[in-house]
Amino acid sequence: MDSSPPDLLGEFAADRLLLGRSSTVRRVTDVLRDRIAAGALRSGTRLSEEALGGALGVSRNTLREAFRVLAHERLVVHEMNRGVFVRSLGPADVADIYLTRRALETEGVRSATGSGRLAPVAEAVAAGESAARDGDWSAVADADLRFHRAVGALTGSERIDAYLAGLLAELRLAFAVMSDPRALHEPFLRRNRQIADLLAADRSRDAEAELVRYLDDARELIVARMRQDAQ
Amino acid sequence: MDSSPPDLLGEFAADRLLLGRSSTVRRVTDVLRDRIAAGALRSGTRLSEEALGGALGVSRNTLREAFRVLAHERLVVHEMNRGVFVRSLGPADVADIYLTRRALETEGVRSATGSGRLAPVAEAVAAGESAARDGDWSAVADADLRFHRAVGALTGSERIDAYLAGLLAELRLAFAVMSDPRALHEPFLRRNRQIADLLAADRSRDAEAELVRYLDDARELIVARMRQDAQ
DNA sequence: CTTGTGGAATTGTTCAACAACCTTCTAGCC
DNA sequence: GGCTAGAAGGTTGTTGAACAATTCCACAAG
Repeated sequence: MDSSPPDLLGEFAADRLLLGRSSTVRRVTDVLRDRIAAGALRSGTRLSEEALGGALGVSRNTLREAFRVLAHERLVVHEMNRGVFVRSLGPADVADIYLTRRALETEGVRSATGSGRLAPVAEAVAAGESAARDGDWSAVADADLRFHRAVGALTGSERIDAYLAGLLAELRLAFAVMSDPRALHEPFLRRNRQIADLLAADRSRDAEAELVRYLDDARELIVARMRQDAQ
Repeated sequence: MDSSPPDLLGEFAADRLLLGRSSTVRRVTDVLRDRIAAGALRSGTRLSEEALGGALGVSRNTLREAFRVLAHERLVVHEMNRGVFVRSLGPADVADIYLTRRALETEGVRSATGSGRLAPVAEAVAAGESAARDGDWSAVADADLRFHRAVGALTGSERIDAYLAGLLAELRLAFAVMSDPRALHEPFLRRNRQIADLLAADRSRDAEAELVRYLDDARELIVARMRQDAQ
């Protein structure tokens, strides 16, 4: 091993996390998180320990460990002696999420000046436009979330990225119960492009102002749609 | 019950969370979190399931549920097949925490204009100054964290408050292993006061600039002290 | 229509067991 | 001596069963 070039050793070290066998709890958590994000588990659904454990082929104790993680991620709600339920977002939650996104994403825009790390941002914008041409609105939604996560990642902060990923996962709870994804995502494709262009032109001040407007408008649209769908 | 004034019913509804009996997992999580914050469990300590479970009088399964929560809060590190360890913060972690604090706390300052919610901020400043007069540097540290959490709370966002609380809990991991708390906290008492005064004078622009300087300076001081203590 | 009451179902927690894994020590080899 | 392989012991990962406590639901009684 001593004769290997240091580059290769570094790559293997990076792979270590990937190939580390994962625990059952981890896999169960991932499966449930994906199912919730995909809308396969509707908001309010109760996740019975016995039924779910039987379906997934894991014990109640293992499942309960996974529930603790998902509850901390706010994707499920744990009610004492009653069980865990898929979270359902209210207008107040959506408003809170957008407020928090503003804090994190504007910090990303502010710290973008001069850094050559704009590639993921541009890539997400292009992916969204491409998906829109294909009429694949689910892919548009994915690209939109990827765009905003990339903006937050401009801070270079591991924690900001983790928080933002969690917030966007929560938002999927709201998207999952709403109809007409096109009306929800199409208007913002152009604005993502605009923000990306402003960043590329090193006009972070303008990009921040536009981002704030974007987030306020998106919040208004979603809250309005939620109140409308609620009837 | 129909004859009760609506005010009373509202108050009882608010009390509902308070009187809810707590689970064993919840109590264990709280105990461990407090012990870690107080420095009673040093960084790097392995938390043996059998030993800790025996000491606390809870089963391994219950303890493992608590571990999942603490790991998600980044207060412990869970290493597969090796156990959980009290987290130890490196300089990179501290830098990341301060970067994230900047995003959240400056948002608080920006949204403070005109709001009459400055009372908790002023209270924390006064508490810090009072504790400093008594030479109680542990209480000064408490008041300092309370001040910054109050600044974040100016956003009115539940999530920002939760994130900030988590970040400050993490920071205690670094404080716990450092000597001379006075040198660590005293220089910042005056600056907390200054920020609070700027907010009270509705000069949020200046308060934000000062807060950014504050956080950068604090980060530098702590990272320097960490490298120094590490030898 | 509200208030008890009983029973079924579910959660909260513990315990015991076993496989898988990590760490350490020992023995043997060059 | 220094290094490698392998055995031994201890710890974690996961399961299944058990029981108390609690919630939920239906139904009877006032």
